[in-house]
Amino acid sequence: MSATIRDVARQAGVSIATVSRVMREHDNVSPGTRDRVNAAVADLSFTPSSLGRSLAERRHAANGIVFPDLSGPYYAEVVLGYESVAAELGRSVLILSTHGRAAGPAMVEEMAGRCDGLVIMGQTVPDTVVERLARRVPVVLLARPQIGTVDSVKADNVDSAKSLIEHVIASGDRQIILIGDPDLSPDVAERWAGFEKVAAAHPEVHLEQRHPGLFGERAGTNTVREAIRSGLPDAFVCANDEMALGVLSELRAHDIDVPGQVRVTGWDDIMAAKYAGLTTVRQPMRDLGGTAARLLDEIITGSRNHPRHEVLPTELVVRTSSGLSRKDMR
Amino acid sequence: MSATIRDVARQAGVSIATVSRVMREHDNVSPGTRDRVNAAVADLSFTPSSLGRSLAERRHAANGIVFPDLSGPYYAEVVLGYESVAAELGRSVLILSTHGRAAGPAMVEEMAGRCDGLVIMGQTVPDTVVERLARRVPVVLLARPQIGTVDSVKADNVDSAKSLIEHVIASGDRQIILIGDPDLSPDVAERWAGFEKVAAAHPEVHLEQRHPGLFGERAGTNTVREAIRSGLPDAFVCANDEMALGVLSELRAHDIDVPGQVRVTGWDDIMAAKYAGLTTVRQPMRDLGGTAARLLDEIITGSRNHPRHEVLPTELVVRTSSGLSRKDMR
DNA sequence: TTGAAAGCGCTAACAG
DNA sequence: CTGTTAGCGCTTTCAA
Repeated sequence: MSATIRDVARQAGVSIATVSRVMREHDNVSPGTRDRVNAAVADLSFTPSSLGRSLAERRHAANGIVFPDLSGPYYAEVVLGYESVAAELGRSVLILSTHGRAAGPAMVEEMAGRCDGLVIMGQTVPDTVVERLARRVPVVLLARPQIGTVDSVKADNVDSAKSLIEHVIASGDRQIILIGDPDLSPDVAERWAGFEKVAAAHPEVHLEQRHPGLFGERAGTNTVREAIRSGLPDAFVCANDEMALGVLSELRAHDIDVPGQVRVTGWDDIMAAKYAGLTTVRQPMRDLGGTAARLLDEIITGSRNHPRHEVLPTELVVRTSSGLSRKDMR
Repeated sequence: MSATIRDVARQAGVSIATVSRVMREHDNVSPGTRDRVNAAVADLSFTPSSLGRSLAERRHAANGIVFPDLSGPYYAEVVLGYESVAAELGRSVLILSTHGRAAGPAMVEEMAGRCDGLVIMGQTVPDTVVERLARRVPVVLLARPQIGTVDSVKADNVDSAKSLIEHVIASGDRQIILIGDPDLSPDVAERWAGFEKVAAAHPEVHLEQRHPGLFGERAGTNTVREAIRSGLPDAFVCANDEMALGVLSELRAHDIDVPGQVRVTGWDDIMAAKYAGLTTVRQPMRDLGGTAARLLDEIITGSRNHPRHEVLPTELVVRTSSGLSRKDMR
């Protein structure tokens, strides 16, 4: 067992209150006493128990982030952006992936008890749970629509959705398949809405939604297989890059030329997008996490008391050639 | 302030011990009492303080993972694999990126005080710090050479390094540039050693190391620029996929054909590798994290007391065509 | 400048 | 089956 404040006090011949003062760097301690305490601290290699300290101070000096699933670069980047800023602000970082588990809400509640505030990402828990949590601790919503006056951060979906679909339409595409499930992601719902709005002004354009129920490469490959039977569209517009990559890879497997026969777009601009020559919308993933961390800190420290809702800009990235090879897509 | 165990006890007309029993699901509580307590719990929406509980139980029910830097898919995948298993084992997960900060060791020590054990990845802190930490709490080393009897998990580097270099040599390459800094990563050091061993049996082959000092795409592009001046090799063998992608992209920018004029290989098999047609070595990134989580849990729960050192297999992935487009590599 | 003492919220003997 | 009580390790008045 490691040394406690009492061991140090005994060895230095002072009271625990004095040891506490020295550890907290209160200046009302005489230099001589301070030195003796520090010597004892070093000798016993004493580290204050964060548990004891937190209990007495009634704060954790930690905060958490909850995200739905861990697969794919998008969540990873966001979480890492969050960690980076939170660590800078001197707070430990707890992470939790609900992963569609039924126990998700319970796990989040548990986590809420371990930190001074938390960031809730996307569709991890129902609104009712968010509301309950927000009553207990400061909460920031990330990539999720506003709930009451809870702070939120998100990337712009609508403007870029419009730019993207306008680009696709301007390229001459009329039959367009949208791949992605709006029910599983508020971001996707907004993007689809942006598309529909633009399409409404183009009667010759037809958008058709496909909801594969997942967001990985497989969602793309599956959809292409179906489309090959029912008839290829002019373009596959995907809710994220991974699906788009799946689409590309399946099209290649069938010797269908991109963008000659059909166009493909993604969303996020993950690293692979560049190498696949994928047209997409760049999201500031790191910044999303970092901004959430900062907003949360502001609430926790009380440096701000009116709610904020940040919308970070996105950018259409048009790439003209596909870099996919048709072989060796294992 | 939220309700405490005393509030519940008062409202239910019982002692705090009884409330504790109900919460812990001890069965020596009469049904009637249990119901009254549960009613009070619900009424006050009482959640036991994890702090109080941890202090009394002398355990955190949390463990941590430390990694060097967050950039790139490799660390992200490992961390996520770790989270997944740790959560399954009912432990909260703390993450910390030392990020080359001078305060790194102090931050890790701080974190050690918040959890029941931790995983230390790669070159995050010096050996002396690891030894001190290991004396305080259970530790598992991840992708880092053994230190004393501390548990460790790593991917096989040597065997795959041999397969890879043999593949390159068999393809006819003689002048080979290795890109990556062995001092910054134990994994890289092992891979380079594996290469050298094989090369020793091939006097006609010449390996030349380049240490760019970082591990991102830029490391690759920079090295190619230098090599173009000093003379192109037959192959660039890179310590990870990101560097290799940087190499590919810079070669393309100079209209140098891959693999016609020069061959490029990576390591890790990140998602982009497939779409860039990159030959590489697949590492079980998720599994590395997951295995570390399991080993750590075994030590913490005391279900094992002799040290273990796991080496997970890797796999050479040969891809024959590059999918890189020469345009639009923004 | 220092110490005594009362918590922070909970668990776990030990008694009854 | 239930209550009393003594901690877990620290911070922080309040006195001295």
